[in-house]
Amino acid sequence: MSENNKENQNMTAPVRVRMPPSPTGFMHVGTLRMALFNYIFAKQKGGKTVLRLEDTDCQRSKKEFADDILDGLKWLGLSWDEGPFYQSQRGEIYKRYLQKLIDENKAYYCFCSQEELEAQKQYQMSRGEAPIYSGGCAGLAPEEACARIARGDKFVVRFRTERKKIKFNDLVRGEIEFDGSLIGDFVIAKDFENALYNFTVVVDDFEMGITHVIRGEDHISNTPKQILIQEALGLFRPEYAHLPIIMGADRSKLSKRHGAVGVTEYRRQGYLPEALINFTAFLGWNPGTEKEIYSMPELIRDFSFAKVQKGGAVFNPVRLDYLNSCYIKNRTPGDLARLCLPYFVSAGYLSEEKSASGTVYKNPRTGERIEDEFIEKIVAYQQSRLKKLSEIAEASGYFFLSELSYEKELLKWKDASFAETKLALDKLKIIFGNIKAGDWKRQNLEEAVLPQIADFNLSVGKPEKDRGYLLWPLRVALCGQKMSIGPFEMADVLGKEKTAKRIDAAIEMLNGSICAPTLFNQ
RNA sequence: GGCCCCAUCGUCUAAUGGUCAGGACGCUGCCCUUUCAAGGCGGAAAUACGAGUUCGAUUCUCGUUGGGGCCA
Repeated sequence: MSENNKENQNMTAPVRVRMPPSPTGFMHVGTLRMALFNYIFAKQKGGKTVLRLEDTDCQRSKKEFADDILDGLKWLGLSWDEGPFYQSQRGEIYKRYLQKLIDENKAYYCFCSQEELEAQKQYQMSRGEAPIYSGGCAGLAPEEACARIARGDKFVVRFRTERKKIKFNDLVRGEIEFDGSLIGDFVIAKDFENALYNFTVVVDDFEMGITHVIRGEDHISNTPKQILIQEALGLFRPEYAHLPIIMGADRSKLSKRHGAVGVTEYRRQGYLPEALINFTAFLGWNPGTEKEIYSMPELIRDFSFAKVQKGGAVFNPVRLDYLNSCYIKNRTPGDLARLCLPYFVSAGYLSEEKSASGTVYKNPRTGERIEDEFIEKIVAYQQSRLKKLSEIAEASGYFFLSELSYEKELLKWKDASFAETKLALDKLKIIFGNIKAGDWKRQNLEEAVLPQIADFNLSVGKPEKDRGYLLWPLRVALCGQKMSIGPFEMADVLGKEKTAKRIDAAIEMLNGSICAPTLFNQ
């Protein structure tokens, strides 16, 4: 069959791509990006995705990792049409193809020891040559090899590499050429039961009808080997697209030592799947326009290999934070509240009680039941401040405390004295007291308080327009800290009763300081 | 060591022979403002280097340097 026929066959075949993670660790962003680009391309072409767990390394592969990867893909919405297939269960298939190569003398048994091989490699490298196998087993008669195997000698299977130029087209980089004579006869199986990576990939890609191999740049040097095996087996050559790798801040391939790279870890910290997808898609791809916020359907619509970057991209977590905050702002408060609940629970601000009618949330400090609307309000007011969901609990803890603890000094705005601060709180107490519980809404509170500021300020001899003399003590009285959402927002969340209680507590604190201010204050 | 890939602000990138080299994150100034955010308006910040091709190179070619990947 000619090259042209092979090409044509692939052109007309419906697109089928593979997602081939190795379950040798928890799902990381590299796996995410690989799966994402495959998914996007398949969806754009109306094709299918096949999930294949490459777990032939039984030492390092664990079910725990495989489950983590499956969970991660589902959470991200990167669904697959077929699989998951496990390479560890496909030994018989590999064996069949392996036998074929041996029968046709395209692969052979090698009995060289590790020491011999190592010595050979050192020698070649010292002479500036490519470290390739040049041992004697290539010429071993099949009968002799079989006899040695029968005798129990340890062996590997080597592929008989043709000494020719191997060219292939890459959808991202164009034509790439390798010299087969520099590759040497590489190992394709450790024994009959354990076929190696380059071999299993070729067999599986063919068996699964893969038309497009979309993977990381780190596989470019594997490609000629795989093509050679394909040719020896008489299989079709898929299209190749090698994506730039994702790097850490030190510009080396992103890995565990660069810190948090696990998808589950990001999920736990409160990153949204759409943020992670948007961010990862733009690591090595962009639409060529100034649009940077991209949903999955838009990615599927606009993706093209022509716009894929060739150089590797540094994973910049600060930018991920930014995108995440954008997507947090995009969600409805109800949606966000649901996602935030676990963070309140794990911070100890909420307790969860499952019952037949659903989950009930309570404040473990007071025992009172917490309604959805309460959380929703908090979340709505915090929405513009969150970079990730995990920040919600720490930023809102004061709503769940029955008593606040803070220095009374904090209640004072600028040059205000304790006495003036107390006057401010007294004033607020009166204003709030006149608002009916039914009218206790942020806007009403604001409308009741703001017009009074000028009068109050003038009465204590402060600049008319400085809202802080009245509002700062309110803020601190309600949350006990410097940074928070707006005081009217807090009052809204807390409700009339608790707001009054907190103001009273602040006034109480101040009372102690006002009796003899000049004597004891510095 | 051999082979392969790559190279625009700190980072992600746009500009495929003619642009004041554009955008975003981050940084920063101002505005808004009761704090912190958010938001609005500005600013600093890049074509690795050297040859060539060309009237003209970020863009094409070659070399150098640098980075990365694969091979055990």
